[in-house]
Amino acid sequence: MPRTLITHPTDLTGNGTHTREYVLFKELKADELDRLSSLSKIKILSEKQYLLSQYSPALQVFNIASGIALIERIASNGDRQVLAFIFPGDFVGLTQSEHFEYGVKCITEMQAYAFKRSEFTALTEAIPQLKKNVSDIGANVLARALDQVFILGQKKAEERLCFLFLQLLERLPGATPDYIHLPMTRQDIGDYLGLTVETVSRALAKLKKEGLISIPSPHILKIEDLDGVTDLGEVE
Amino acid sequence: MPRTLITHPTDLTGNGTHTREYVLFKELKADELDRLSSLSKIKILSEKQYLLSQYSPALQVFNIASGIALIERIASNGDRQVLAFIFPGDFVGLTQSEHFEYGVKCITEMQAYAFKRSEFTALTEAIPQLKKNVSDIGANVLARALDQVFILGQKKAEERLCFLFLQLLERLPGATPDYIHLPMTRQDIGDYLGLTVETVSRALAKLKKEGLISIPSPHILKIEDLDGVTDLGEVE
DNA sequence: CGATGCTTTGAATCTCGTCAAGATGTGTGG
DNA sequence: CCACACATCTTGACGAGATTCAAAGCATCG
Repeated sequence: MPRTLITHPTDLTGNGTHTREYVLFKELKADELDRLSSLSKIKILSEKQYLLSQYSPALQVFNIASGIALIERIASNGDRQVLAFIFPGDFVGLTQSEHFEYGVKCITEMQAYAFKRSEFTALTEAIPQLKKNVSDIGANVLARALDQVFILGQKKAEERLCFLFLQLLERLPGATPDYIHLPMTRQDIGDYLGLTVETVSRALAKLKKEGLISIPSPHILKIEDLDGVTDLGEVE
Repeated sequence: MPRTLITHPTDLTGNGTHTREYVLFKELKADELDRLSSLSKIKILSEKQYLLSQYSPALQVFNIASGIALIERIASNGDRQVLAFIFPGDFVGLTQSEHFEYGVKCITEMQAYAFKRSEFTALTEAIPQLKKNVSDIGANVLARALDQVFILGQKKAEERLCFLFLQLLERLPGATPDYIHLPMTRQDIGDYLGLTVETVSRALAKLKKEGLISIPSPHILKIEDLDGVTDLGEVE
């Protein structure tokens, strides 16, 4: 059982510049953090492993300590939609249903704090601030899902990519316009943005040709024209 | 001030077959309903009016008593995404932010109960069951948004239409496979499914030709092959 | 019954997907 | 450290699906 919980993702990354408003631990007092801590078990996973599996019983909830993952839904015909990328500090697994309707797959090695769902829910009742945080996180998740609906419904390939870049800038620890390490594959990106790998690759090439970005190596991205990228990718 | 609140949409439609699990009033006691009722003001709107406007201050929340509406988000360039259709019994307007990020536009004439957001939130704290209902509704809204992400990311025009048909069957009061009255325009459908009006029209024609549906008049839909429609439109 | 708005259909164009090949990276064992 | 194998990424040619622009058919409502 861990003695201390990491209370802020910046503690992990050493990056103090990111503002993370939707965090499980927000404004909790020391004793409340202790109670949370005492209920958590750390879980360590390597890349490509599943933190939780679609259709498995929803018995646990998780708070990501380190690493990057994605949330995916796979249909019976094999169609795969990536619903979100998740980052340190994110909270996943809370659902009203008995089983998870999605899987969470690690993109990198990962450390996460696991809570028994029942215990976590009980604690949520005992600590109003925690309950509020969970509800804020839920609202934030919804807001991002609606953004995704918007770009999938309205935008073209290049615009969708720019949308992703902006999200990464905001949420990926350590990301700056000069250097974004893309931990996910082109396939992951495609499945997130509703595109094929080939289209992702071509759209990247086009953005590069237009001088908006450069790609020193396949998983390193530099934004050359942030205003241009923002124009294409922003949701309103 | 209204004396009684309608406690279930079936009270309105006279249709007792629809199961509405995510309803604001669920399992509230008589005195709790009274308190809710005493805070509500009925609001009557005609078609094309806005129950609430994008970017306006989020001072009220609403429970739909009768009528049909849609939730839309309009970008500065005029792109419009319909985020959802809403029906009697639905609850809209609760957000964490100061302003609404979306508008709610009536498709038909509408009656809705309006609550001051502050008063509603206070009541939510006083009545745990009400708070639970609100949170269940939120979870349901998220689940539907994720379905929409999946559809927009993975499916073709005809499949998207079938997805809509199934949703209408489930949620539109009075809808049966033999007779679905489509209250929205082709434009609304297109903006919901990420398609143009023309594509909607053509996809409908194709589904008709394939014998899956028939369209006796532009706003009346009959599902001829429910299994076929289900195969195309279901989310997993 | 005529006017207006909505819906359908047609033709050209464009974007994206599919299939296929080649290039680049990554990881492994020698 | 190199060589090889496998996975990932890129690029090309082609085709399918969706959009655009334009015009014609239908509803609906005064």
